[in-house]
Amino acid sequence: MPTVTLSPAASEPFYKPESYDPDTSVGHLMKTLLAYLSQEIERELEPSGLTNAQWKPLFTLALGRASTVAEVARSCQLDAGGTTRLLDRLESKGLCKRLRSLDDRRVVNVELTDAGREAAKAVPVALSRVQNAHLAGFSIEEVKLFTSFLRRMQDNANAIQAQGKNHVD
Amino acid sequence: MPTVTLSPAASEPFYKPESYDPDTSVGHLMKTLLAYLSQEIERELEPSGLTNAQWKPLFTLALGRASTVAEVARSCQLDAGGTTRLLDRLESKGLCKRLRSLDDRRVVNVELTDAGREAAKAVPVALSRVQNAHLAGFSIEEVKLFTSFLRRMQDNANAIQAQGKNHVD
DNA sequence: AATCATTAAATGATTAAACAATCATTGTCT
DNA sequence: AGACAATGATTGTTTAATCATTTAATGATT
Repeated sequence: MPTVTLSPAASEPFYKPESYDPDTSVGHLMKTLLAYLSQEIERELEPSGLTNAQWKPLFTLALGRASTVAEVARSCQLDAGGTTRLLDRLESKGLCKRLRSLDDRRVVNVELTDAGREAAKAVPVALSRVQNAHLAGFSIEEVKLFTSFLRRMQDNANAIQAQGKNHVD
Repeated sequence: MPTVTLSPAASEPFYKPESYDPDTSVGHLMKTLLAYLSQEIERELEPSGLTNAQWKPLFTLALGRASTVAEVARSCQLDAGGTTRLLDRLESKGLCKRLRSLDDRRVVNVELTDAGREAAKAVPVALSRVQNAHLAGFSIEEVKLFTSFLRRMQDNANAIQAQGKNHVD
């Protein structure tokens, strides 16, 4: 078969079932790496009382990118139910409070407390520090190249998703 | 403590707290990417009744890289307690069985059933297919370069870990 | 106005990861 | 042999993600 189709990995598949070793795959590498990253992030954020799952909702609220439960869920790509319970924990730590909206009484507005805003300040510091530390020895060009690889994989993922649900335009 | 230490990211930090945007960081990219990957893997493995958390223990058993609960835990980098419960679920699906060892009665040997061995066959096929699909458009050299970036970050992570617990040789 | 679909939030259930504590067994040391 | 540490497996608890269901409120349609 000669000609060039642009189907996924048509050229030459990188991984082959016969010789597949989970421990050397990019998936495995990313997974263990993310475990290390979240461990370190949690260590850095411990003084603020934030876990790795909590910093993003909190930071999103601090940036003003979300102000309701549904917006937090969307911008953090979380389940609505999970978001409710996550906000329960943030609220019980005194980092945020929820107020039923008067305009639309289905909506619950979420606001940071002073303590919440204080905790949010630590987030970008911790995230920058941890990720920079894990990129030690990388040139800026290498980080950019690395990032572009990740983006290309994301684009492929989106294409696969779109194709998966054989959408009828 | 004077001169040039090889501290992480001594040269020039890539991320800066003032301008930090979570959504563009390598951590975030890897996290969402992994979510896509595991979603697709789970889709592919659905006929085998395996979840994304279950294929590795099962495949490790199939490869003979583990034959006891503790070995599964170690080779999958899992918590011992979590491993017990994960094997509970595999066993209730009829994919493995556990037998108290006679040599060392603390040990529980884990064996795959016929159904388990059958399910294991699907694993490398699914993992290769999904990862290759997400690497569509990558040349082999690019995948290798990408992998080397991940390995370098891993090495940094290990160094950070070792330094974190200020170990007394 | 009554009906219906949609949206927002919360709740319940399952799977999972991480941590501590427990218990039985084994190995070591004196 | 007896005390003690180490190991293997399990269980309990908390946090979390995902899915389904429920309830209330809103918007649109007839």
